[in-house]
Amino acid sequence: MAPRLTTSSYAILALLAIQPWTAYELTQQATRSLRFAWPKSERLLYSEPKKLVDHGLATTHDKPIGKRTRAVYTITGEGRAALQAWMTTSPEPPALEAEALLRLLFAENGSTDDLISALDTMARDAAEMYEQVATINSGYLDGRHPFPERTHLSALFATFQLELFDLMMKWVEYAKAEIATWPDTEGLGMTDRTEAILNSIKERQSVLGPHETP
Amino acid sequence: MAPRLTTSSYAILALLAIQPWTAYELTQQATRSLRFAWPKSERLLYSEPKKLVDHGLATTHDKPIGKRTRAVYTITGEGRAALQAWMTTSPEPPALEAEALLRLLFAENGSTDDLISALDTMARDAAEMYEQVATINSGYLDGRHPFPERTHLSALFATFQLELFDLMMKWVEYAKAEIATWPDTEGLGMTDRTEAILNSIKERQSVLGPHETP
DNA sequence: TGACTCTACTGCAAAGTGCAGTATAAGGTG
DNA sequence: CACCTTATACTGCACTTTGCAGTAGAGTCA
Repeated sequence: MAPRLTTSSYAILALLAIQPWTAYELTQQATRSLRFAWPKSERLLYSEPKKLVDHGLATTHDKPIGKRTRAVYTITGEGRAALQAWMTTSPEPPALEAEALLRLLFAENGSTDDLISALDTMARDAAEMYEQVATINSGYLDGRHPFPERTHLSALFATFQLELFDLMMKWVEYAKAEIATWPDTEGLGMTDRTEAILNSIKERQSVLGPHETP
Repeated sequence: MAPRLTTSSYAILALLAIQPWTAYELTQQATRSLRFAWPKSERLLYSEPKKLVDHGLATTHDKPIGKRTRAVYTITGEGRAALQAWMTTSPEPPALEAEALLRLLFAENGSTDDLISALDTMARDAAEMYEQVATINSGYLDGRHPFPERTHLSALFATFQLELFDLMMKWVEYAKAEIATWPDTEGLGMTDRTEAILNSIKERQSVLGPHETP
């Protein structure tokens, strides 16, 4: 029996709905475009198209490249139907995995310098991801989108990614300013500032304050 | 040979650094406090403390509860040393998994209603998580923190969580307003609004505009 | 033309998840 | 107070996913 279809299977199926690809092209495309919405290992991405074939949602034909032959995957009618059906189902809640935040929660076991460098790493990662997304999307203005008819989707998605990375960078700045007032990482408990933070939470006010739009 | 220590192992080890717990208490505590920084299955959380014992980072002693006996895990000196060493290492980049964003990227395979309801689900999930975090943290003002000396860490972490959930809700509103101008999900490409979005990305301006702080 | 390096994968062990199953404990009912 | 139900506290197992090492052809250059 073929392994069951997962969300990752539908992600690959949706790529096949755009055009036929080889397994390698699929992994490249998935890594580039899905990295920030559905991050999966290259290894998995290679296996998924085979599973789609087992389920009859895609077919392969061999295309000769040089001396060897490469499998090109094409979506079937059944595949398109399965994809449309999936689009009507309800998505799982978003989940964030952030090791730097773990370091904050357990900061008492290290120095303030350890904590600050963990947060700096997170901010640098966010800045790098911001640059990548901003650069690629700016290119779309010069017609560099591989599928121009899909630009409206990519651009709207990009707004989320950039707001998220921006939030991470701004929050790290805020957190570092707060931590700078700590004599140490442990045993502070309810400081005046902590009380102020908790009050702003109770009043549902943003601690980062208003965005400036430059 | 004992399986190697993962980031999840250190997360559990850090909980043991607070106080000794039974495996069940550890899973409860980890699910509650780590859910939004390091989301892991209950099943894994049950296995980790055993691994810590295999590595000599924790010990167990049996505590009789009713007619049965329950293992209480305690961190060792080696465990504290390992934890401190881990605190100095560099955290992995943050990763967000959001199925609703997948639906946006591949929205062409469904109706605008499908897309909007996927985004609504995401906003509802974010609102729910916001409520949970806000409620728990407001309680800390009335001395409801189980480890009062750790309040400064929980509160700072909470600011990130709330800003994140707030961003998700605000962005969904923005995205829905944009999608409302689409006649359909597919083939729109570079609309005037898409061009405006891409220009604001190029200029590095927030599309959500300034936060209001109520 | 052999020696590298890059592209394009596959196999495998180990990490992590989901779910069904189980045994004790606790709480209510006639 | 025996009986039934529900909640607590797990474990086993099959399956999913990851990381990494290995490999075979393709391009590149002295």
